[in-house]
Amino acid sequence: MKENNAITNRDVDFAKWYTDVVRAAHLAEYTSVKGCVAIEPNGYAIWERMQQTLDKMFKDLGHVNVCLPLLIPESLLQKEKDHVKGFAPEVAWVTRLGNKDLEERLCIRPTSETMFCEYWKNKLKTYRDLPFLHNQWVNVFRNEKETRPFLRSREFLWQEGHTLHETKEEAMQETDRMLNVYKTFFEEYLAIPVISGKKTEKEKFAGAEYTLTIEALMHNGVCLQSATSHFFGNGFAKAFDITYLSRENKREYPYQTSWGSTTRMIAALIMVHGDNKGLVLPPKIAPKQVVIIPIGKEDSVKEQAQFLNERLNKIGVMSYVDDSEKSPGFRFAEAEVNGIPVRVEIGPRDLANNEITLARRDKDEKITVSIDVLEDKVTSLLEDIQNNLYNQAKKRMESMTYTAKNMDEFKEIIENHPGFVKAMWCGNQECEEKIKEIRGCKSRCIPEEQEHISDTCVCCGKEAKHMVYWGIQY
RNA sequence: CGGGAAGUGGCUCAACUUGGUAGAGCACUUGGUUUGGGACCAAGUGGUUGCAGGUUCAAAUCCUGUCUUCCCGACCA
Repeated sequence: MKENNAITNRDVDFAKWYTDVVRAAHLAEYTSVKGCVAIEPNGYAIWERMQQTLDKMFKDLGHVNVCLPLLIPESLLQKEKDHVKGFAPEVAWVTRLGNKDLEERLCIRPTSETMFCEYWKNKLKTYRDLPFLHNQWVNVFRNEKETRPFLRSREFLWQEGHTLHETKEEAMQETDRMLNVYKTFFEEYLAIPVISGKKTEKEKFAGAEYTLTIEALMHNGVCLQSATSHFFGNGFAKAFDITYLSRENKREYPYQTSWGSTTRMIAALIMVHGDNKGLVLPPKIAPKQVVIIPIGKEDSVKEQAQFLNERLNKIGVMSYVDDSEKSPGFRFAEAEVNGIPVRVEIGPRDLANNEITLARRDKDEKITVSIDVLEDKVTSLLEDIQNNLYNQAKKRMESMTYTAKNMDEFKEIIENHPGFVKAMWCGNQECEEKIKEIRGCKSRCIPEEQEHISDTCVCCGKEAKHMVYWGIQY
């Protein structure tokens, strides 16, 4: 077998394999600006599928889309002091417009809490206005030091939801329900199992009262913070002096949340499902679900391929015909590197028998079926692939989840076969710092469903407060 | 941002040590023959060596700076 765009073996060099897949599947190209990639049609199509799906989920819950400015004045960013402390080191500043130096510099948004606060301040009058359920699909910029396409870029695309509520309870519920939207999206559409829970004080979002997170496990045992949902209390409202008149005709501060997911989800797709042949896409998120490849140059075969395509399109399957001049082997390989879930092959031999050959991307399996059952077979195959990818990933995540009762066990796991480590924690930040010395291992989250692993903190041996998931993260 | 490595047609690399203004394979184009796992033959197109400066009669080659990429740390979605 000859390979043109050779992909490094995943088990030999995971990092190189990752960037090889990004390039070979034409998801993104580097540009001359550090940390800013050109997202190519294949990559952007995946992002659009993610957008369509999530956007519908948000709107079904009553959220509406808006678009706020890219530039934020320094004074606005500085109003909430934890927030500015968290973000100031990584923002880019505009200090000059045209040939005029600015009196006040403007930062390129790293996130938009502050802009939403300014926007809301004048808009909110009465409790009758609440809740505000806003979302925006935009790009943001953060000056990351080490950059990698999709995984960590300086400019990235995301959605940021920002909401404002009358009561604390309602805002907390919102924080919860949006995390569940992400969880559902990951498990049902991306076929990526996740763990969820609360971030520790040390790991929470700058300015938040608490942060909820979903965490996924990559094929190499490294964790990925995949989406977060924050509860702000009324800290920002106070800092920005956002008030409304309550039912009792009193001035009150509303309660706020925000939640976000980014193009990093594309990185998760690659690193959870991808293999040595390239990308593997779950059918529910694949922009192209089925490729039909006619073999030979007989017109009857080509016509049949077009007809099959029409039949699939008619039942809502996103299929296309690849009748380029390339050899069949080339077209098979290309469909594989691009992660197309199902491939339909049709040649003179098939046509003579009134048959087609079906190949699935997630397994090395080819079957030959009657042309008459095309719709049924493709539909069930897509469903089966979606389930198989999820189950496969779930099994892997479970097999890579360990428990540790003391630091020796903890070290042994992280150093030899990384994954999620469940361990008890006293709640003290010093222990988090100490654990971080083991290959940069951090707390991932405190899950809602607590298990009792031991009575004492894995690190200091004092009384344990929580069971925490730990791991090496991207 | 610290430590290390690397930048030569779209890709992988050669020429650099010992300066004399670039070469191969793949890709691409055209014609022909092919088509059930990355086809074959033939003829072509494409670079002045990441960028800027310096040394020199002469720089891909030596020197300085800078940008980008990769690896290891610190930071983060």
